[in-house]
Parts: sequence; structure tokens; C-alpha cells
Amino acid sequence: MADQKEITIYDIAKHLNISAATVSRGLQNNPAINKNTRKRIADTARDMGYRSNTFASSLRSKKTNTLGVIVPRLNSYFVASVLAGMEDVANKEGYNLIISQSLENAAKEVANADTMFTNRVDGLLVSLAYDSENIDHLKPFFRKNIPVVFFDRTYPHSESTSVIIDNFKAAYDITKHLLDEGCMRIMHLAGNMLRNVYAERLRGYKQALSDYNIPFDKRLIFLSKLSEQSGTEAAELILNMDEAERPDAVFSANDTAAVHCMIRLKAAGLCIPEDIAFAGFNNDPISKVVEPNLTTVNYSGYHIGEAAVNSLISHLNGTQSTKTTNTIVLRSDIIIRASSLKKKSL
Amino acid sequence: MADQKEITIYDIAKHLNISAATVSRGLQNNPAINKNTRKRIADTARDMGYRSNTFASSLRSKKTNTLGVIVPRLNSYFVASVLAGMEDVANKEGYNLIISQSLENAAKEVANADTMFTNRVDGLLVSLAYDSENIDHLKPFFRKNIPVVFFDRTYPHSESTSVIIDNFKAAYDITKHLLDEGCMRIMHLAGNMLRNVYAERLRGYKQALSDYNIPFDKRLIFLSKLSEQSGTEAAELILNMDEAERPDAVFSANDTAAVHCMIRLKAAGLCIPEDIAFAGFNNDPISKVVEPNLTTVNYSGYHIGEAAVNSLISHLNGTQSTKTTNTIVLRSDIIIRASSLKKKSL
DNA sequence: TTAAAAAATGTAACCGATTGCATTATATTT
DNA sequence: AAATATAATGCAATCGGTTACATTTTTTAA
Repeated sequence: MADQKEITIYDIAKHLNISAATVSRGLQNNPAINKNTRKRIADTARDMGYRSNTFASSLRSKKTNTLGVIVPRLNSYFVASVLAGMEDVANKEGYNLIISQSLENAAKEVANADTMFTNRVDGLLVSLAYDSENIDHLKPFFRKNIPVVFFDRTYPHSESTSVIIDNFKAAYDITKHLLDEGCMRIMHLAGNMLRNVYAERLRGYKQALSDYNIPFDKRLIFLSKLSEQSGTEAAELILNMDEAERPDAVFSANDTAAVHCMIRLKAAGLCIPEDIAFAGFNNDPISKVVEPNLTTVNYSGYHIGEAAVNSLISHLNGTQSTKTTNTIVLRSDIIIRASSLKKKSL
Repeated sequence: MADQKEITIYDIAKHLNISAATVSRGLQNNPAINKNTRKRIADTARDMGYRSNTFASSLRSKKTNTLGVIVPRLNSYFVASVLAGMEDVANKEGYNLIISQSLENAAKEVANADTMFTNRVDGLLVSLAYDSENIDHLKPFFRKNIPVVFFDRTYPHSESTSVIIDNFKAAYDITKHLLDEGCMRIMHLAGNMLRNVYAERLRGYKQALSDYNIPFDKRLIFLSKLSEQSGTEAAELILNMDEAERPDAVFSANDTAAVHCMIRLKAAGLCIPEDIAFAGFNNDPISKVVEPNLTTVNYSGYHIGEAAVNSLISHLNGTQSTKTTNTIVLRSDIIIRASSLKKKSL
């Protein structure tokens, strides 16, 4: 079975007895080409089964119509919906996505960024790995004026736009909710303070305590990777505390840790929310499966993805300067479920 | 901030006072080039910050070093781990991945395949959407002899390799387990029969029944998309049955439907596994969160991803003919948890 | 009717790496 | 030392679009 020979603009040109330049322009819908000619070109292109060679095109025009996306991991509902949102907008605008995951590993993120750069993406969308300490690996992009948009896990950078939610406010609200339910000793499962999302959530937590005149107790902060195992470890810690200093609530910076902490505590015989109330963050599917259902913060990954790509593309089109918009804040809301309803469950 | 000019092999050539051809060959580690010269080329390339222009390279060599991946959705642990496995192998072998999701939608899958084709991937990895009826959209690949490897959701095709697990056996084993626990009326939540995975799971279920001399009752088959909602609907159906015909067990073709079916039944006051035992498929994280924990089939997405890419790359290298290996079957095992332990729970 | 303006198309260089086919430099043999 | 084999490098065409600039065709103005 022999390989088919590819159809090029030269074939179309020959077929229509016009020049390849006209075909090229025609296919780009260049108004300099007679409308009628454009139609004939489009028609024969279709009939002959022509497909533009993106490499030839990218080589010459130095535009790849490709956006790079680096995410911490693919296996979360949040990330998957972000990508769905990104893909929708990107496809609509004629861009392709190259997606890679850093697996929360700074070194892998560096390698991924390098691949994206070598592949000459027109723009980059990044949500930082858990332990990335800086964005030196993005310098080549900045140097070449390739726009970078951060989403969710951002990094302060004067020339890049960030798409986020108000993590401070969400954490504040959810902590306030726990306080309103009568909780006095709220433990916070926090993530790496290098990541804005976790730093902001901690800040919101602290602010709420402060507004309720509850002294901040750093023994109630459990810093971890917020993995399943971290959740279990947090539970062990709680179980090892004396009755007096044991928290009466846990606010976790993600649902995974919250749920696995709950599971361990339940196994030890604690009642939720009576003995200890819970709140998480993300509205992950497991938050609706665990018993009792987990109070959490919901926000739309899909919209974040849309907003990020829209912003990136307007940079590329020159529609929007990087300087103009530095931060896009999207809506989030807290979903109150049984895990935190201490009062009503009495 | 002016854009930096790119370093090309011509710059390196000029710098070393040799021809670009030699530089090109040197960078490819072509043994025709003096080892010493090769080293000097590599060194200056590094020093000058050279990066190969993949477009020029692909254009000329007609190799893109890119593999396309089409998955039904990104937001599942299974798919995420498949991709992790694929990425590992691909990167190691110098290939890049372009990933896209069909969102279980045949039309989107067609569009994705088209994008992959236009981007001239060297090979394609596909797990079919829920409702794809045929693989006509892959014809362009076959015609151009671009190797296609199916994984998990496969399609019979003489020239393509498939990477799967033994769905029949896994389903058989898990049904047998339920039967051994004393279940007599096992409902099966099935997926679209167009998809091998669901057809095989049903077949395994039937075979186990048959081996235990239990007549197949098609009223106990609930065919759906296996979504959360499908699970809930299955539960409603069960609740509406008379006591007599109500199943004493449910084997779901995925964990999502199983879990949400359980949740609804529990809300209605049924006890699991006493009133009705449960088994799922996939070992999704929720299977360890739901109460009681869900018996399920575990298999490594990571290894499937590895195997699929390895196979694809050996096709590309000509190491392995497509004809030789048609199917790669990987290990799976059933994980028995409380949801199905009817006997021991008595 | 002719000059000038506008529209449509063509010419050819270019993007940067690859590679078949020389050609030159070095090593080996007689 | 001459002849031959081998190793190393260079030349130049090529991949398939893109685009600045030139040229031709058509339209409008004078």
C-alpha cells in the first residue's frame, strides 16, 4: 500500500492555472484576491483533499497557532474542566493546544517549559507545580516576548496576566461559616506557601479568626502536599492530641486531604460534624461521596480555562496589552453541606 | 525589548567555519562526521543557545516526532495515569504528545482526528468515545500508513495494535465473586455495546451466571452512559421493583455509576452489602471513599500507556510490524472490599 | 480617449534543516 | 611513490507555504 502523495498549493495552482501565491492568499481569504477566485480555490482545495502543511507555514510565518499548557496534573476534575474550557476557545480561534503535566515536580516543569519553547508555541498557559520556587524556566519566553498567562497557581510577574479566583475571600467565607457554626479551634490543612492559592487560603483563614477575635495558633496549621496520605496524617495528628487542644473543625485547602482526614477520624470513632466539622476546597466529586458530604468551595475550571485562553489570544492579536490586564478574577462560591453543619445537627 | 534573533545551524557553521550540512549531521550524531568535529558542534550549539527549528526539520524530513493521543475525557484517574505512562515513554524516545479529548462525543472525536492528521503526527493513540460507531475518521491515517494504536476502548482492525486488559475475565471473576458470596440476582450496569470494554464485561458477567446455572434475565441489565446520573437512575429503578424481583447485587461496568447507585439506595434505607451487594470497575479514588468501600477491578493505566507508546514507536522504527502484534493484554485484578462481602458481614 | 487609481495576480526570495551526490583529506596497500 | 580505499566534509536542491515587490488587468476619473 503506497503512501499517497500530498496535495500542495502548487497542485491547486496548476489545476486552476494560477500562481501558488494566489492560492496561498486565497486560502487565507486575503481580500486582495478576487472573491470568485477565492471560491474556486477553496472548492478545488476541498475536492483535491488539500491539507495545509503546518510546518511549511510555521517555518515561514513564524506563527505556530499552537498554545502550550502546563498543568500540575491531569487527573483532577478541576484541571480537566480547565482544559475543556481552553480547548473550546482555542479551537474556535484556530489554535491547537499542547498539554503537558509537571506532576507537581519543579524539574519536570522546567523540562516541559523547554519542550514548549522548542516547539515554539505562540503562547503559554501555566499553572505552577507544587514546589516550583521561581519562574526562571519561563525567562526564554519573556525574552522572546511570548505571552504567558498563569491560571490558578500563579506567580507575580509584571508582564503576565493571571486568571484566578479570590482565594482569600473564599477561605475567609468558609472559615467564617465554621465560626458561625460555633467552631472555636479550627485546624487548617495548608499547602506550600510558595503557591498563591495556599498562601491566600491561609490568609483568609487567619483574617476570619482575627475578625472573630480568636487568636491564631500555629499548632493548628498542618502544612503538607494535601495528598490522600497527608489527609490521613493530619488525622493521626489530631487523634494524638489531648482532648483539650483537639480542634473542633478542619478547613482543608483541598478536598482530597479533607476527605481522607475525615475517613481516618471516622474510623477512629469521631463523629462529623458533631465532634469535628469539616470544610474543603474545590468541589471535587469525592466531596459529594464522602459521608457526611463535604462543605467546600466551588469554582468553574471551565471558565478559568476560557478566560485564560481568551486573554492569551488577545495578547497575541495585540488587542489587549499585557500591561493593561494583569489579573482576571472569576467567581467562586461556598457550598455548604452536612460536614460543617454543627448547629443544625444538634 | 527586541526579539532575539534565533540561532540556526548556519550561525554555528559560520562560527566554526564549516558547512551547515556538517553541522546538521553533527547535531544528529551522524558517524560520518569526525567525533571531534561533532563535539565542537555540540559545544558551540550549547554555547550559542541553539535550538533546532522543528518546523524546518519536520518539513524536510517528513517526521514530526509527535504522537497524537485522543482520549474520551481527561478527568479520570485512569486516563490521567495512561497519559503519564505515555508521556514517560514518549519523552524518553524523543517524541512529543498532542493530547485531545473527545468528551465522549463521536463528532468531536472526528474533529480531533482531523486536527491530528493535519498536524501530521507520526502515530496515533486512540481510546474511542462512548458513541463512536466506526473508525472512518481514521481512514486517512491508514491510507498514509500512519500507525494507530488503540488502548482500552478499542476497535477491531487488522492493521492496528490494541492494548487492553482481559475485560471478559475480570468481569467473570468479579461476578463469580458475587455469586460465591451468595448473590442470586445480580444486576449489571452496562455501557454502550459498541465499546469492547462494555461488551466484554457483559459477556464475562453472562458467562459467570451461566457457569453457575443462573438464567440470564435481561431485565437485570441497565444500559446507560455510566454517569453519576445513570447510577442514580439505576437506583430508582431498583427501588421501584417489587421485593421479589429486586436484585441482591449490582455489578457496574464502572465505579462512578456503582457509587452513585449506592448513594441513592443508601438514602432510601437499603443496607450494603446486606440488602444489596456492589461491585464496580476501575478502582477509581471514589471507590475508597464511598461507604462501604467498593469492590472493584484494578488495572494500571500507567502500564497501558507505556505499552501503547512502546508498541507505536516500534512500529515507527520498523522494529515491530503491525501484523505481528495485534493485541497486548495487560494484567488486572479484582480488589475485594466491604461492598460485596455479604457472607462475612452476616 | 487617455491618464491615473484600484484591484488582481504573478515572481521569486525566503524560512531552516535535511540529504543525495560530489569532492577533498587522510589512511592503507602494493 | 603511486594507486586505491576510506573517512570527512561540502554543494546545492528540496520540503511547502508566505510575502515584499513587481506586473498586469480592470475600473474610475478627467
